[in-house]
Amino acid sequence: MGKPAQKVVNAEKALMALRNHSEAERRRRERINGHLATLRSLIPGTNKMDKAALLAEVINQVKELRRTVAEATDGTLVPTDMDEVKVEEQEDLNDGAFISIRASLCCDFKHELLVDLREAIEALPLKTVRAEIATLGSRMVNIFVISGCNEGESDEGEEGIKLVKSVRDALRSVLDKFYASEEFSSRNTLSGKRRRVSFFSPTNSSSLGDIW
Amino acid sequence: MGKPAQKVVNAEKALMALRNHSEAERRRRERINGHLATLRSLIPGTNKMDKAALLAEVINQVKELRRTVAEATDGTLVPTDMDEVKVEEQEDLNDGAFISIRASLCCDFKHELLVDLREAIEALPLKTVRAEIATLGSRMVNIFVISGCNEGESDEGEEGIKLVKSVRDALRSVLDKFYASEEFSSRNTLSGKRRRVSFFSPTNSSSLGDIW
DNA sequence: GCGAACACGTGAGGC
DNA sequence: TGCCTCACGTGTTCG
Repeated sequence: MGKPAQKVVNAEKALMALRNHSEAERRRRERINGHLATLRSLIPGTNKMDKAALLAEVINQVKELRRTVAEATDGTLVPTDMDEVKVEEQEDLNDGAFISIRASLCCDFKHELLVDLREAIEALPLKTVRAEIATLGSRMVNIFVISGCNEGESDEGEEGIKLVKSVRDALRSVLDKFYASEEFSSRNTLSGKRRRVSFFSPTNSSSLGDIW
Repeated sequence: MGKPAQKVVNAEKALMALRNHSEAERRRRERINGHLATLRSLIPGTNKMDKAALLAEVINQVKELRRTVAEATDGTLVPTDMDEVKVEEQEDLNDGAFISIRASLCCDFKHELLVDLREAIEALPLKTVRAEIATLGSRMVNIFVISGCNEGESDEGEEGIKLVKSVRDALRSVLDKFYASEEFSSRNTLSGKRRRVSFFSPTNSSSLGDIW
């Protein structure tokens, strides 16, 4: 151990550290309580509730709002709580020469994911005929209708099946990359209830141009 | 002060009190953290956020859901954030003999308030022709169409005006009673933004029978 | 070793 | 008085 003077310096440092600590903790509390205050102001009737009751009310609000949205948007394009990749070949009106594929991806709404998704779609040797995106809370669902000319390498739907598969793989790899970066936080195992949803109906969701 | 033995007893009591205290505090923490956990499970993508970030996300969710609801329910009956009593005489198709009144009450959704409201309406010397209630979050809006025969005591719309006034007073007293019991928690002074709402349009809101 | 985030126990104040 | 909620400072752990 050092000289007495050194001891004093050490003691001062220790005190400073303690001060920093308690101040940081104070700031942390302020952040949290600030958010709680915001929630209070956001939800009427919670003015004189304690923290626990407030949070309970918040939970109710979120659930209730989701129910309301689910009812109100019934019959429109709405993302569900479950991740999903769906790719299927479209019934094609004019036979043979072109194939058309409808692909949908439902997942968390993240900007990076959107970027990756666009890249993946553009990398495909196909033309995007229609693209639609709808978000709800932190979730999103993307629908693509993409088509390409059937180059007749093989008869029947052989070519179509291969394309469907490649599109599906592309979407899945986008999703997988995202979850790899997110450490895959056990979404699919829990998340009990699913919402009824009708995918293929006229929508009032935002156009792609607004977001991309 | 008492004998030494008494001192020991007091010390034991104090220790017990302290124990109780810390245990109660522990339970309180558990309640709060439990609610935070359910919020985490409710909102995807918040798994590895700290408390403050989680709450921030919750706030966003609530705002976002409300926006969504506001868009989706456009043109339907939706309660606003502002308390309101509106009573007006209806244009009456068949002249004279009957008067028809449309009354609406927008306020917090409370069961007791609903009971009082029904009593108030039933106490009126009028017949309820139509009643409709819509809730959103913790808010509700009630619409009544009530009518009575014009007993011809005075000419012109004199009678109608008196009836409108009595209905308005009835609704207001219901609201006042409620806020008196709630200590009037400064709702009307703040609550900045109002939502656009169209009151008089076809609705898909729940029928009265479901709640009354 | 620091900064950040958390749980903990304790003192203060409100019915 | 006893019970409850809250804010505070502290000990601890993790990156």
